[in-house]
Amino acid sequence: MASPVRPAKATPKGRATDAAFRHSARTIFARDGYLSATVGDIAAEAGKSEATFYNYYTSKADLLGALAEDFHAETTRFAQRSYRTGRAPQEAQREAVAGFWQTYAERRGELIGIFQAAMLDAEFAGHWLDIRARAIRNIAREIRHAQHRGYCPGVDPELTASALSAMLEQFCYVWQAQGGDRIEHDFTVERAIDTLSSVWFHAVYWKPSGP
Amino acid sequence: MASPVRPAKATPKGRATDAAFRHSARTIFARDGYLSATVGDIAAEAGKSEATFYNYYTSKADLLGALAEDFHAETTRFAQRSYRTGRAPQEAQREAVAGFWQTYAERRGELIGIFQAAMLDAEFAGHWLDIRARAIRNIAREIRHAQHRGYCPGVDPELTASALSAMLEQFCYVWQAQGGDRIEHDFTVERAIDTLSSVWFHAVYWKPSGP
Amino acid sequence: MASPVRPAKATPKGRATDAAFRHSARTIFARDGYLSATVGDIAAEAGKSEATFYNYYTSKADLLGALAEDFHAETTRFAQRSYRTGRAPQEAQREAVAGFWQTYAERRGELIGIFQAAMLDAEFAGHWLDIRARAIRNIAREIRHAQHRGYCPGVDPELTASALSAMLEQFCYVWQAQGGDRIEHDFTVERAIDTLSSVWFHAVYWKPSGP
Amino acid sequence: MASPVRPAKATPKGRATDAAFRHSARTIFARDGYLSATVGDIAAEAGKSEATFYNYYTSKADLLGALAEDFHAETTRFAQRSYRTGRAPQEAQREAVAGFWQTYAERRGELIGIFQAAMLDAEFAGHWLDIRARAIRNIAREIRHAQHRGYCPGVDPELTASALSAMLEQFCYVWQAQGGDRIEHDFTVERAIDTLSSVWFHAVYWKPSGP
DNA sequence: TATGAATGAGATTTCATTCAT
DNA sequence: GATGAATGAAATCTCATTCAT
Repeated sequence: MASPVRPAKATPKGRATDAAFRHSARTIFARDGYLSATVGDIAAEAGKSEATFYNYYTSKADLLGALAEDFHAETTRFAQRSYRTGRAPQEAQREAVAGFWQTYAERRGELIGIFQAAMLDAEFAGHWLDIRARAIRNIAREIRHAQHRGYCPGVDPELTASALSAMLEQFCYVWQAQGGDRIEHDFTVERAIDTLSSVWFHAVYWKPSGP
Repeated sequence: MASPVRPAKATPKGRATDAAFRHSARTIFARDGYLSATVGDIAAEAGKSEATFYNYYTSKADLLGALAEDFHAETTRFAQRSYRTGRAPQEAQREAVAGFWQTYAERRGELIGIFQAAMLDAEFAGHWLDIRARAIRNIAREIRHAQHRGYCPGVDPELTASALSAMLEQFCYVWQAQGGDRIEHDFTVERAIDTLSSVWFHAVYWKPSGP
Repeated sequence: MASPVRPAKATPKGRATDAAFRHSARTIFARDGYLSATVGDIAAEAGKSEATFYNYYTSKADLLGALAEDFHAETTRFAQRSYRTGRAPQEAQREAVAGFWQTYAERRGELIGIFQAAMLDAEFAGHWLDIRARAIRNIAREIRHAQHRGYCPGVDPELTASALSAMLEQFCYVWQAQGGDRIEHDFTVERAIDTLSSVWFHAVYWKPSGP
Repeated sequence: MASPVRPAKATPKGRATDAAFRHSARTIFARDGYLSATVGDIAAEAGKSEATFYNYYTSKADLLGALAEDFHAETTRFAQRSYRTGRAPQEAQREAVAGFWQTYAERRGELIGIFQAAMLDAEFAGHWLDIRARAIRNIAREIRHAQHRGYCPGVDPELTASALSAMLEQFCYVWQAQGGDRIEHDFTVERAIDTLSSVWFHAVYWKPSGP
């Protein structure tokens, strides 16, 4: 988070080292969590010295910030693509949910890092809340749209969006980072996405029953 | 977590000191988070020395474990009461949601502590998952019950329960511990509980439309 | 410099440890200089661990600040005494010079520390300049007094005081901290004080030569 | 100080780079002091890389040594010129004082560097004491000369020279490097030089009063 | 029961310096 | 001649925890 400008390293070797640090950090964060991870761990995993780390990032938080920027850039790109197509709402939703799950799976390291850092560091928490806020506004817009077509009259679009977003996030965290709820269950990704989509869909696309 | 046996202190003075540490810890956890809190902070807030702290608990995690046990005992009592009464499902749900929100508000310190500790410490994560599992099983039972009456055919009761539980938990965390999502919104507790109840209700109590 | 309040340690043992740190610091500063000294050195010389050091002072600079306060308190006491007595100016001066030399000899450690710290740290430099300023104002007053009796007409009292003060300070530093100028010379303290007194006296107590 | 031989770089470009480092060092030393300055700072100010620095100097101390040599060469030239002319002592002195002040102003960077290095490094201290010693011997010769003409009988020429030299040096340091004493005063360079000259003159050119 | 004092262990960070290109 | 990359070494500081009183 220290440097808003983050100039790319000049040489291929430098860029390779930078990539090694990012990759190492994602591995370590995913394995040990952000808080337990030390700069020493990350450097060792990357096969570099601690001092070298500080030639690339000013701190562990700085590196996480860089990962968060990457993540944010990607999800932004994804979200813009996601809601464009003219599909039926249920399908569009399922795709959005699946996309989030997928991103989470691929970016486990940074997500664990970001969540944990947000618990410790108010500045980081702010960052993360900003990212969420954008997603929530998009969801709220969809809900308003549905309301114009007679669905879910009376519900608060923003809070509903916030709740659905919270569900998505926490469910993915529990099942992907924490190893899942301790219930007797035959978990599959397919079913998980079905479940999230179903809750989401029925939470929005209902109409008041007859007279 | 260290001592499975936790004998109550013998004297009134000792019990008062113990209570002071617990109260202090809840305050500090709520203010600074569990991870940032130091034994020194907790002792200072309790008006005792750090050394005294170790006469009562073997570590910060031990104290959190004690708080978690208290919390668990109370929520268990609460849950047993909650589902007994023969009210309409929507009302029963709203009450359950309101109860969780309320408990969260009253126990902010330990809940923040437990969440954060669960992120760092596998043992703690296990504890928390066990507590959640019990709640999830109760919710899943309700969903099965609804399915017998023709609602939400085909959905996975356990995963749906897990998702709703995740929503509840994370929504409360965001709005009570993190200060809320950064959306333009006129938040009230009433509306928050309405929103959660509505999502929950419509996620379960729907029937397939059409002939 | 960190804590304006510096409460004395509660027990005799604590006070002894504190004294040990101060004594150790003076020894180390006098031997290695302030800048070369590490907290580790100081702690080792005091026979304590580094961690213990930080139970007493927040940093090396903090300890130096405490020494500076002690020093300041003593010199203030000394200065108030020095100018009271109704002696001949030459004698009074000689005593003042001797007093400074003596203080310097006794407080070599802190003085070296203060000088060096003043070179690095603007805050410290400010402290030291304040202490000097007080001394300079006293000297300037004496010069004005002399001028009223017809001595050294036309000279600038403040700048002259500043110059004499600079001489005193630097001469003591060179001969007491740096081992003296590399000139062939049979140095004695007596002669050193004579010399400083003589310069000082003749710089002030001259009258314009006759017509 | 590492390389007794310091061969000039072969090419014009090399000499330009060398000059850039020296200039940069003087700027940085004057601004941050020698001790706070890092090789990185100096290289950055010179617009070169740190690695390049080490193609020219073996260390920061080595560069300071080179600057000290330059300085020494120049002051030696100056000093030889200064005392030749057959002026009245008072004028000659004033010129010497003014010359020192002037040199100090022009060479602020290296002088701050040399002073600070002398505080840390015994070898450097030796260098500086050697330079001073030469100046002091010259002053002492002048004092002896004055004594032959009946002035200041009985004073120790070497110590007096040492004291006057200390005054000059420290006064210049305080007013040019540290921003001056914190006294209410309308400082001008003219008055400063007047003051130093006056102290110096009267310290030497007095004769015992009365019969 | 309470606590002042003490410490080991470890993490962060800086910086001078080397080396291959 | 110039430099990007890499590192060893060291200093600072924090904190959980123990122990004697």
